[in-house]
Amino acid sequence: MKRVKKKLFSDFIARKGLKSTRQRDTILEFFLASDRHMSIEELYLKVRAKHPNIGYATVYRTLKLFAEAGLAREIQFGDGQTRYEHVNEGEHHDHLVCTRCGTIVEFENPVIEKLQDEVAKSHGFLIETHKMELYGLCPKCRK
Amino acid sequence: MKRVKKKLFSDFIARKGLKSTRQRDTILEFFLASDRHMSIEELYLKVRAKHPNIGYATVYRTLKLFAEAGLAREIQFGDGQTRYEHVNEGEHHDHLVCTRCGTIVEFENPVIEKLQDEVAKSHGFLIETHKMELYGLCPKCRK
DNA sequence: GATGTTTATGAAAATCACTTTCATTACCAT
DNA sequence: ATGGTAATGAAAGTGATTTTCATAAACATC
Repeated sequence: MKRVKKKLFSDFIARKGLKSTRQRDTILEFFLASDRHMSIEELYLKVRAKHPNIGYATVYRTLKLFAEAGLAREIQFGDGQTRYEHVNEGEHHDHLVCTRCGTIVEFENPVIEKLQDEVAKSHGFLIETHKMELYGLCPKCRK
Repeated sequence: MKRVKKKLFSDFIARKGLKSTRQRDTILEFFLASDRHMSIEELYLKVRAKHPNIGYATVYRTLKLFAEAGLAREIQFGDGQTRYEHVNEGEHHDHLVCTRCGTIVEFENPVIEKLQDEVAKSHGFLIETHKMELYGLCPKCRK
C-alpha cells in the first residue's frame, strides 16, 4: 500500500516536472504512517520531532501536493482546522465525529449515496462531490 | 414568525440576565429580514447601510447570541466564511451548493435521515446533529 | 428622575490558521 | 562540475474572526 502511494507520488512529481526532495520524501513517510485524519499542524509537529529542520510551510505545501497527486484529500470538520485524509482508489467514505473526544469513524453507505443523487437530480443539480458528517457521542463517551 | 423569534430572543436575554439594546434589536430585525444564509460580513454590510454606527464586533457577538438562543445556526461551506442560517423549530435541512455561482438550495429527506440514524447506531454512536452538503453545478450553471 | 452597578458597544489590537514572499539551497539534465 | 529551475525556511502578509479596553447604555434601586 505504502509502496503504491509512493509510486503514485513520484509519478506525479515526474509528470509535473517537479523535483524529488528529501523533505517531500520525509513528509510522505510520516503522512503514510499517520492516522487517517491529520491537520497540517499535527503532521508538522510529528515531522519536526525527528526533523527539526523542516518548516511548517514545506509541510503545508507538500500536503497540497499530495492532494493534487490524488493521495490525500482536504476535509473540514468545522473546527477551524483543515485536515488531510488518505485517499484510496475508488473509495469514498463519510464520517462519524465524536463531539466529546474527537474520534472519527469512517463509513460508507451506497443507499444514501444513491438517494443523494436522486435529490440532486430532482433539483437539476449535477453533483461533483458531497460531504456528510454525523456528529454525536461515540460508544466510549456515552459511557 | 418574526414575532415568535423576537420573543424567543427577548426571553433568552431575560433568562440570561443580559440587556436589551437598540443594536441587538436592529441586528435581529435585519437578520430576520435576510436571506437564509448570511455571513457576518454580509449582515454587517446590510446593517451598516442604515446604521453606520453599529460595529462589526457587535454584529459578530449578536449573531453568536442568536445561535445560543436557538434562532440561528452556524454553518460552514468550506469557503472560509462562517454563515448563519435561520432555525425553525423542529426543522432540519441539508444543502445543495453550486460550486460555480454559490447558490444554495435547501432540501429535506427523511429516508436519508433514517439511514443516517441506522449507520450511527451500528457504530454505537448517539447522534446529536449532522451535516450533509452536495456540491455541484446548479441548473443555470450547467447551461 | 438621579444613581450605582453591570453589561454592551465600537475602535483598535490581537489571534489563528493558513498563504505568500524572497533570499538561499538543492535538484538534476547536461 | 555547472547552469537553470524548482524547493525550502524564516518571516511577513492575509482574511476572518476574536478579544481588549475605555466609554456608553441599560436596568434596577433609591
